[in-house]
Amino acid sequence: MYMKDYFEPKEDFFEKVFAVVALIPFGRVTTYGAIAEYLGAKKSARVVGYAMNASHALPNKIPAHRVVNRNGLLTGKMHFSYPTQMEELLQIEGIKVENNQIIDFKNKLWLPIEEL
DNA sequence: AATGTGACATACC
DNA sequence: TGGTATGCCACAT
Repeated sequence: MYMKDYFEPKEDFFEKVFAVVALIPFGRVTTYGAIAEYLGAKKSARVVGYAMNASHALPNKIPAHRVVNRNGLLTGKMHFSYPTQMEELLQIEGIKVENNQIIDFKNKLWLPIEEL
């Protein structure tokens, strides 16, 4: 390992985020903060959202709809091709949404830091 | 190189 | 309780 890596733990942070998101199981969801924490950058939750934004331009798409904020709120719905798409994708997976809020969020939550 | 930008999270009224 | 303020930092420009 180069010293550079030691002092600069980031390196393709987006790529790491994409990799984790790709592992979220069907019918489960996780949060921006959980992903950031798993990557050892607990304070970079915002950047995870920023990465999701960029994920739409990705050639190989990832399940960005399975990432919500820590309250189970669909804060990113505006960034899909149309506003209700995120909710629709979740409903397809058996996740109920009401007023942008995931029902039974606690039981749908999947934490990479615990399950990987 | 410097500055601006949030799909967040927390802390404090 | 809800609403504002504030710290945060990888990336874009």
